[in-house]
Amino acid sequence: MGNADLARIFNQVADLLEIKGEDRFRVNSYRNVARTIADLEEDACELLAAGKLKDIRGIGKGTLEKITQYCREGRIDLHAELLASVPEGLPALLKIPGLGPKKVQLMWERLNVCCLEDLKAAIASGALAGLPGMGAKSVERIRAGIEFLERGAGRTPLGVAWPLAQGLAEALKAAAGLDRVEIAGSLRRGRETIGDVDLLCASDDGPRVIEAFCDLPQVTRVLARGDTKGSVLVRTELGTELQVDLRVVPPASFGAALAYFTGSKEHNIRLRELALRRKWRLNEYGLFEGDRLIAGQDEESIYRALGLCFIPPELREDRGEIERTAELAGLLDPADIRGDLHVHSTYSDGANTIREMALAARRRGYAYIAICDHSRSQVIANGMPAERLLEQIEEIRKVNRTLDGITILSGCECDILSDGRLDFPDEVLARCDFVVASIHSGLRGDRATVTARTLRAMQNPYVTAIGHPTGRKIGEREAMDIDIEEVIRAAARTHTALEVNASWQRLDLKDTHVELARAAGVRLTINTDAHSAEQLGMMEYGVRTARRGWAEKGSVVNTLELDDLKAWIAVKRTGRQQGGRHEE
DNA sequence: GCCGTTTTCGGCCCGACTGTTTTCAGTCG
Repeated sequence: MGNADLARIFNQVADLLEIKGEDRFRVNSYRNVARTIADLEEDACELLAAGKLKDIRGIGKGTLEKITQYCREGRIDLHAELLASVPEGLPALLKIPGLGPKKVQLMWERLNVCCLEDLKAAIASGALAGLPGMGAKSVERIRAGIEFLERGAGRTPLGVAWPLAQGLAEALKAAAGLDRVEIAGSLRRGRETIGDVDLLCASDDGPRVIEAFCDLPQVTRVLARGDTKGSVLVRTELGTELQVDLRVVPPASFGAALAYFTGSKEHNIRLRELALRRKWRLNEYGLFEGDRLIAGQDEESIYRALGLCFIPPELREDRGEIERTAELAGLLDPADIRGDLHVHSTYSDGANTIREMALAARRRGYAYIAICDHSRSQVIANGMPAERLLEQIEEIRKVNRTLDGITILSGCECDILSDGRLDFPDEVLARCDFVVASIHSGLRGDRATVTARTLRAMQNPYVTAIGHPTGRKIGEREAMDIDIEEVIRAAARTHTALEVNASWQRLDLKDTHVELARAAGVRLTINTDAHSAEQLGMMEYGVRTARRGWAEKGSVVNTLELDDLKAWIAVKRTGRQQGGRHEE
């Protein structure tokens, strides 16, 4: 039950209708419904009960009836009928590159292919090659597609794909003598994982650029090679394969192409609709009135011509950005970050000393850094007993005296114990400038337990922030079953910041939770949780995640200058002294 | 199925590449 389940059902309806050869606009409409429901912040059935669901764009009369049935009976007739008329394993075949609804339908009708195993058998027996429109190359492409999927080539984390794409862009620039190669697609939008990499460059000699691209040493296989478009596979540091597409466009069209290939697809459709209303046409070559180019050299000119201000790539998800452009002015900028408030040193499991971390932070232009090493319970991470934390505070004081241009704050990452108590006593926490409280154990506890643990920790006056609040590790483990809305309300009440952990394995809070927190007036702290000086560079992933959640400079505490940051931290501590008004 | 400043019907985003097609359909992004 719930939005995720409902979205899954509508997606499956779309898949099944597509295989049955239904009108593609009707199919699209169901996909749109699925996406809209998956993005909802509130439970669809609660919205329905409150009469608010019908006002949401993309949800019409028919869908409303289906959702009503779902909320009442837990099922949808259309979905059940479709499942009964089409083999269950068929929609999964659509995931295979090179296979679309038409071919899947053909295989089902002519060869009774109902699942992946049937398809493999049909390839092996040569039956597949006997179908009309199915030559040797098509069969080989499908076979390779199955292999690709089975190698586990799923989505690639942002922090793996971004440096890889930058490396490719630089290599292509050098190999083809180009001034500009841009990363587009979901990678430019800063999504936490990406399916493939899209690169874009401007040149009047497409074939030559595509040739240079396909010949890059990183390329392990060429999938397609045209005059303006090439598609290759490269190997990632995780050992997986990643598809990289390159498009070459004329310089006059560069902005239009960048917008087009940055997406999202849904955002682009909204832009095209705006163009159509003015009887214009928008494609990857520009914005046109008849044959006359109105805009296209840069993205800004296109947004301006459509009556919009520039929408940053991170927000191009059709989650209201077209209508909410007035809110864009205060959006957090990477340059706003003044420090990193959660990094580790050799006092626990970090690779670099306090001094080395501070110097690296200074090189990044920061004004401050908070050393937050693990507390005693994190034995596996060389967690510190209280005495060692006090020694560390002394050392930080000494190092601070020897350094100009950066201030080191004494912090700790204090474990939240199983009952919500903290791993250091209050009198020790009081000696710290900044306290991140995190859950590292019992992550599979039930919703009530993990939520209560977090809430209890927030009530402590010395807890400045909650670290990685949901505990997820992307592609590795699910988030805790925690009531994030309750955590957000408590954070607002107790003057506690919530962390956006910038490590690409975490990115937690995630974008939609950032938006909830911002709306509730909760302050965020974007920290790298760096375990080495090099990892301070992960800050950009956290900033982009926060931007995807509409975070403004004013809602992020580590954009404050040091004195203002100290004053902000003091509010919670002194509030308690003045009568415990933060106590529950 | 959804939607409306060309409105309650008739549209719905648009182009590149591939393969098997002899003029285009299917797939993809």
